Amino acid sequence: MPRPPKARLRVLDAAERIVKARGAANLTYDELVQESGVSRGGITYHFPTKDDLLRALIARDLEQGKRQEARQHAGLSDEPGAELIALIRTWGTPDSDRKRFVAGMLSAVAHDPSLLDPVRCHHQAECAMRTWDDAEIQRSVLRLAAEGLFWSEFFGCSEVPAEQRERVLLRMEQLAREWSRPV
Amino acid sequence: MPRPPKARLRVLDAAERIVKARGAANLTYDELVQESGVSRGGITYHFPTKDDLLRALIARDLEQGKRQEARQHAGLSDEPGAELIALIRTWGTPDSDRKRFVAGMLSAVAHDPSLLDPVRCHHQAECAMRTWDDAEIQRSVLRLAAEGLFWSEFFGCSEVPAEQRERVLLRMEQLAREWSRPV
DNA sequence: ATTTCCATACAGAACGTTTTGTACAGAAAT
DNA sequence: ATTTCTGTACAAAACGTTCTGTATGGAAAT
Repeated sequence: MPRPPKARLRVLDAAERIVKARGAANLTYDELVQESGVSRGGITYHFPTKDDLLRALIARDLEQGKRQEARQHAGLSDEPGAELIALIRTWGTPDSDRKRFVAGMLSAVAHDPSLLDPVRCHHQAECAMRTWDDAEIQRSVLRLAAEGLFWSEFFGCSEVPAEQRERVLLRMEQLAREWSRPV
Repeated sequence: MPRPPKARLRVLDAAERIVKARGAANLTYDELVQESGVSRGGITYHFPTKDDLLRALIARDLEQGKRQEARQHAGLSDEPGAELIALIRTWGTPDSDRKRFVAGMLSAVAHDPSLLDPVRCHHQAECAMRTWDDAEIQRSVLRLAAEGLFWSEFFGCSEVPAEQRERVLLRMEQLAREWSRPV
């Protein structure tokens, strides 16, 4: 039995730090050696190509995203629309680790969209589970708005000025409750 | 008076084509030479650095975006929320040139966010003109949703399956009318 | 009117940097 | 003995920028 590879984890963690701080475009082997403390050879041993490293990064993020989702799901209140409100709050949080990671991976994803294939798979499975009645259609407008808020703020071209941000979020949460009320 | 430079336009047009087709990440001088028919020297004469070229591309897109906006504004119906509905339809159009350009510039913008400074300027001026009453807060939810739809579809991680897309758009337009009705 | 001069507009090659992938010899741990 | 990793070195390519050369059109000088 091979011993558990420590270096692999150190490399992944270092890569994630670099991506969050300076974006995947500036993720080079030299930086990675310095940040992780793992030698060039060690990095290549675990991740033969850079593509492998990026895919491993995304896979890990997807996994821990699913775990967090499950944990969050368990602690949700019974209030109608609680799940949707949690989503809104997630994207509405000004400065989360998750958002920094997504933003950092942007250049890599723009260069090679197939990196997102695993994410797409997980996402579609989730969407297919929903029953698309009129109420769900309405709720998906809020889902889209939450995602739109994230990107609009990321690009700094927000539709919403900073001082109105909170009002918009509150209104979205209120709508989420209204549109999730059982008939 | 300097004579009109032809090459500059050819370079810009070619760059825009490349960005739309394969993204700014694949916008290299070699490709640009081949696509524009202008030599490397000619390109660097008009655009000393690649940064200059990208900024010129964005500036031109912003200008013609403003023109199209003005043209569209003139032809809008008097129906309440007509402007907002036009915005929704713009981002909701499955395959527009404008959207391809924005998407193509993604990698460049991710690498250097300051590229968007002119866009930000124009955008903020527009937002500041709005009166942020409760109705406007609601409408901005729809603005965010329109943008969210675009990015969610671009990444292929859409919150909305293709067969429900139209229903969501219709509901958004309906909400735009409701929330724009004069009291 | 001819010549001189100079800025503009491009062509084309060359250069230097950066980065990735690969190889390999061996140490260290299990 | 096998897996895990270090350390170094190098090939190969990609890419942005710089450099030198050339053509042209018009202003200025004569």
